[in-house]
Amino acid sequence: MSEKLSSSEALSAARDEFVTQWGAIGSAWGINRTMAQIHALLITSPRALTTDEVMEELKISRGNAHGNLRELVAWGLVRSVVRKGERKEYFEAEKEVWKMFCTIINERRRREIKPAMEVLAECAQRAKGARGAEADAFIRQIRALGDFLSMADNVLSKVASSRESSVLPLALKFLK
Amino acid sequence: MSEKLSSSEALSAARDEFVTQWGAIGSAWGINRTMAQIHALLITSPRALTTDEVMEELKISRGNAHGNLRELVAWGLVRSVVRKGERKEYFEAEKEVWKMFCTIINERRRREIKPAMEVLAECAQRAKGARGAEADAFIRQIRALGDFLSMADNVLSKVASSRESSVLPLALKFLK
DNA sequence: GTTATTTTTCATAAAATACTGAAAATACCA
DNA sequence: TGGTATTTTCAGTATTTTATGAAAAATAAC
Repeated sequence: MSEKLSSSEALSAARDEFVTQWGAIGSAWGINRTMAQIHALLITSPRALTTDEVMEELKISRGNAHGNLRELVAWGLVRSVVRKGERKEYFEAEKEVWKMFCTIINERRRREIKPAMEVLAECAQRAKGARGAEADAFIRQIRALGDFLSMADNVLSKVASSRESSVLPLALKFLK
Repeated sequence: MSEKLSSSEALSAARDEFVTQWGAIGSAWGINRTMAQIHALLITSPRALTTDEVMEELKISRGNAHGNLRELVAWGLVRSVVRKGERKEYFEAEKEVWKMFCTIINERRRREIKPAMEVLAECAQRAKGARGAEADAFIRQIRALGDFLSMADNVLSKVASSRESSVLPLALKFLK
């Protein structure tokens, strides 16, 4: 046992490690573990994979693989490709990190920030009818939250539509 | 029914709405619903509250209230205060939005970004033994992810330790 | 020390979420 | 039209997360 690993064994061990650990990290980030694993698998795969290959690699059911692949496609992190003359659907991930980042930012803006802003607007509206010091404080607090989110959303939208090369040097320079 | 609400009724209705909805938003953000509700309650409360008051307001059990209050304290979003001459523990939230934001950023850096960086470093290490084009691609991908996270962590740490007034105008100006 | 109040812990219950396996639907081909 | 490969759906099950409530521990007052 414990012979020195061959080069390709070392690679696939490292890759398995990455897939497993990325799944765990995903959980901590509030992302479905399996979805994170599939994503890890795809961004480190030299070629597009089929549902069956994903099932095989991760030892998961068809339904599970299918659903999570669809989710990844819905997020825009993975696209399905059809090879001419073949009927199987292949999946490949966007590998460029900055693009991945922008996609995630935009999806989270859409799914998380926007609804929160709507809720705050709604609450501010409702509170209009109230008078007094306590009501004023409440309204101010809600408004502060709303203004912050709106600002953050704005910044994120700008960042997510920039090229990496134009944002990072700037960020690092000015945040000395 | 459906008489016009008095001012204070309007306020507490708006506040209930906020607490409920903020809980829902929290879920979408991957945060325990009850924890988000308690937080919403505290940031809109004109005074510090006891565990029993939180239980009463949200109709939740002592264990639930207790655990989630502890979590909020662990996050640094809520602090417990003891009033002299009283033995009860009171809880109050940081209300200033920018401070809240910085606290959350730093906690997420610590809990989410750091571990991910460690995982990537570990994987990069392991992959060292592998040779060939595929191995090179893997190593490059892992490194790209690591570099990105490290950079993001850096930017966030700078942002989270700035004053609001010094960051926002800058961000908005340069991200035109 | 005894009692009263408040906090903490923990086993269990309930709810939410994710996964499986198999059937149904769809697309393609001869 | 029937046959085969592939994708999609979904009811049932398993797992994980969150909440409960009661009991134990800690703390303060007497």
